Amino acid sequence: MSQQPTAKTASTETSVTPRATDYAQWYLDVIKRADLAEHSSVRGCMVIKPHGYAIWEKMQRELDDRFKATGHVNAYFPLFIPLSLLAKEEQHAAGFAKECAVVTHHRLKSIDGKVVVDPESKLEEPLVIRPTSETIIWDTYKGWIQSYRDLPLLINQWANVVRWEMRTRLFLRTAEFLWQEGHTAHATEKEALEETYRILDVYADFAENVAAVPVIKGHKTSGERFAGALDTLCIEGMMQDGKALQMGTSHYLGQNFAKSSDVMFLNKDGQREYVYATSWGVSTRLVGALIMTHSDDNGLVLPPKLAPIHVVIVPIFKNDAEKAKVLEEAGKVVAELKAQGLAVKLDDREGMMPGAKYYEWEAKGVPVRIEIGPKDLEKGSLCVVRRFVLEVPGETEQDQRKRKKSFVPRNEAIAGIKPLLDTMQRELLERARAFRTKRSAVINTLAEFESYFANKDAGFAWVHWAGTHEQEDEMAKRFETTVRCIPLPDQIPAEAKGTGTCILTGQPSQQRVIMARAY
RNA sequence: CGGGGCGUAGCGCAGCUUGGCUAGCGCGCUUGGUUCGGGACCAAGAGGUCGCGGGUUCAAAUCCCGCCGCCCCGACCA
Repeated sequence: MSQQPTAKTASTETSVTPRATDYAQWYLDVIKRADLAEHSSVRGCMVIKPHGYAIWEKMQRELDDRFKATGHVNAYFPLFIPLSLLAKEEQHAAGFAKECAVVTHHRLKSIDGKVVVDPESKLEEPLVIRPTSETIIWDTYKGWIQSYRDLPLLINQWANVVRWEMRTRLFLRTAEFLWQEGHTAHATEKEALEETYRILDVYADFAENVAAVPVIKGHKTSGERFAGALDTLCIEGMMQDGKALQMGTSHYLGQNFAKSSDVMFLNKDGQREYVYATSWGVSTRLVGALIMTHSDDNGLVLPPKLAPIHVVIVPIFKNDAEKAKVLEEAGKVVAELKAQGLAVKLDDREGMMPGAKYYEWEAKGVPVRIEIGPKDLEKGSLCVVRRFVLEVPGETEQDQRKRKKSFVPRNEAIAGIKPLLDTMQRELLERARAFRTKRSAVINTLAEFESYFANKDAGFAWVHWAGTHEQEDEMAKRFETTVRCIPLPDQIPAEAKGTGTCILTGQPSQQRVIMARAY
């Protein structure tokens, strides 16, 4: 689907830089044209605009329902973490030390008409703005857990966190971001491990069946593991440029935090034991994943299940008489679609050409557009236009545009919207899967590896790996690639199964891992 | 923190090299009219501490010094 850029320059209001020209610029253009977010005046922080936030709200709803269905409840913990608390778990503190915002004062003062920090108001103990909440939560759990009857404790919170990143990108990495973080306590290692995997499945289910983004479930290597965790599980997606994106993580924390916060419980045998913990999260980064998986050179493409608006209706008329009739019919169509539980928008703005409206709603990713004009009233039909169709090789832009559009008898059209949305939802996942398959390769030697990643069409390399942390760094330096994950056994395609030898060291390897460039 | 770039109307920019009329252009915005099945047109308008602070000069968006902010590339990361 390589659309021609219009004669107008990219990054004006009216066009998007084609992906083939500059993928990074395309990404920014899509966000701008779809009106999802913008840079704020605060370094590294973004403003999520209503349309972008609406997508996040849909994600929240879907995820929250799944968390509740697996027995979790929501709560809220403070934004501030006393420095001494953060420092309790050594590895954890070390992992986040370089990216913490710290509050040191609690008052401002006006001096010579200038507002400054009052030096008199220095805090006795600095407060760290949470980069994640393990420490404050485990400090709190200490008071909640006494016996095995208090377990498991299954709590989630929706919150913002701050990580003072050096380089930021809208949605993918910002200094402040929104996320959910689950923190659970269990009586046994087995239960905690089960929880870690259960949540991973929830994430994968959400990614594939709601966001229509195929993911691979796996373990992180020790180098990429969450600071303080014994094991980090993740879901990894592939973006349209072949790069990997970590879309969610689920950590098995063992007894690390229980020990550092001294959280013990009395088991059935009357013995005191440290509890076992998990934590897990997904963030607004998912919006970035959505953009980079489905969208095209016309702007945003959304899976219907996450589209804030399912159907936009554009009325067409030449004079007041036509306008009255068309709007009357449009009103009826809106009502009938809403009665089906669909989110419908009637775009009755005046003084705007219909074509301009089409482009705008396409850029915003609305899955279906219905055009209603005098001719439709005559024929008793509706013009139904899909946001995308699956590509046919060699097809011209004109032909594809025709294929997106159909004229359908009115009632049939209205009844057909839901099935159409289901079809589109399914097609997006299929298309993304096919893309990932095309851009994945089983690779056996370093030479092969090198030539694979020298190619622009590189993606996921399935390789045997038995290297150390340092050797991973070496691969990163040479090829800009990292081990994205050590896939779970059932995630490995047939052609990549089996044992072998490490592509770097030649040492025996039990299974293949995924190496790729990553965001 | 290192390298690069940029700050002029809501957005995108020109002007700066070589100081000089009232600081311009495109988009957007407002009003009126004609349009309306893939990005309309005409006319009339509104909108500016030229990032901030000093300095040089008769005169600074333009030259000099200092500061601030943002973006891009690298080291850190969801």
